[in-house]
Amino acid sequence: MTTDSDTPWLTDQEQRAWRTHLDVSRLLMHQLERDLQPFGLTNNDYEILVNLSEAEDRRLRMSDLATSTLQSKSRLSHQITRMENAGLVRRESCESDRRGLYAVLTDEGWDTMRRVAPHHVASVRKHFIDLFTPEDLEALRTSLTPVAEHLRSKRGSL
Amino acid sequence: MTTDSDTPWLTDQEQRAWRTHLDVSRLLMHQLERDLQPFGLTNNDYEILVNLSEAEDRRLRMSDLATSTLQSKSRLSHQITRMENAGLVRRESCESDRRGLYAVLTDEGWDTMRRVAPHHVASVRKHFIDLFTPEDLEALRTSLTPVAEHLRSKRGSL
DNA sequence: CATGATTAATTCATTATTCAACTTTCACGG
DNA sequence: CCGTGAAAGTTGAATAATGAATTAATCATG
Repeated sequence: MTTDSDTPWLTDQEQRAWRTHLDVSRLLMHQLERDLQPFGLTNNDYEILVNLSEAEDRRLRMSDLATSTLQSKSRLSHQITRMENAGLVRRESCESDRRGLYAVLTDEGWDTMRRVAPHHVASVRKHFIDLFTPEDLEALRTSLTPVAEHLRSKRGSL
Repeated sequence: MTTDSDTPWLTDQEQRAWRTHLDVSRLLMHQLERDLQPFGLTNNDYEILVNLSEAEDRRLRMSDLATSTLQSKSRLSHQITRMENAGLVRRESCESDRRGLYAVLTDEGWDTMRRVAPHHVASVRKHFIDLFTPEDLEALRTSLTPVAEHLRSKRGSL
């Protein structure tokens, strides 16, 4: 690590920006979770459903799903087990690589997705998207993109 | 809830902004957690330390601490128990309201804070602050502030 | 000044996450 | 081919988070 003497403290502006970002992240996740609760889904459940429903044949390899949802393999494995028990997803083995498994969206999972998605979108709009002007949203995306890239490049095995 | 027919789907721009925000939140928290790990602290630990070290007499009521860290009372209670076992914090009873308790920073907690803070600040700079121009950071803060307010106003008891 | 409602905080049970250890399969250099 | 190392995934134990129920003190008011 660097020695501390050459690290400037955060200015007031910086502190406020940082705190605000933190607060928004956390409050937003909480709110989305609340809004999903009536449908018996968590944010994590929902994200899995999104990824699978957008995928070819509504199926993805466990590894790929772990990567795209930014979860550890272990966590994903448990998560899929729970969703399997809930009937939303099933595991199917992979012919081309016998180590591998697919997570596949069941019909019930697909139906759930179609039913819940509009409400979730409404929630995202209400608590995030619609609170920006289109220009601000675009500016947000533009300035956040390099941060995402930076972080993706640094992330280890999770 | 609103019926679904009147909720417009997210545009491409919106989707990208939204996904980017999500990714940054998660990746960032992960990275900060990693950077804190060598010092034996979690993000949660650190935030408690910050709040206490900035407070009058380095102490706060459990409720206030829960509010300012956006955690449930239950979760905070567990968190403080762990930190108490780690010697960073202690509980002290409150004279003016005998239901109440203070969480108080111990000397060890204070020392830990002084030792770790520069590294954490460096980490926040490296992975977030310094990746924006000052103008972008200010724009970020400005556009995120109403979102934070909106969400704070809606949050229930956690 | 009694009592019903509220607030502060914890506890207990359930569920989720983490981390390391493990199994199976694949890839490929000798 | 054979063996060694890496990759895909799971498992299990330990730790953390959640939510409902609980205890205890305070507040408000008739």
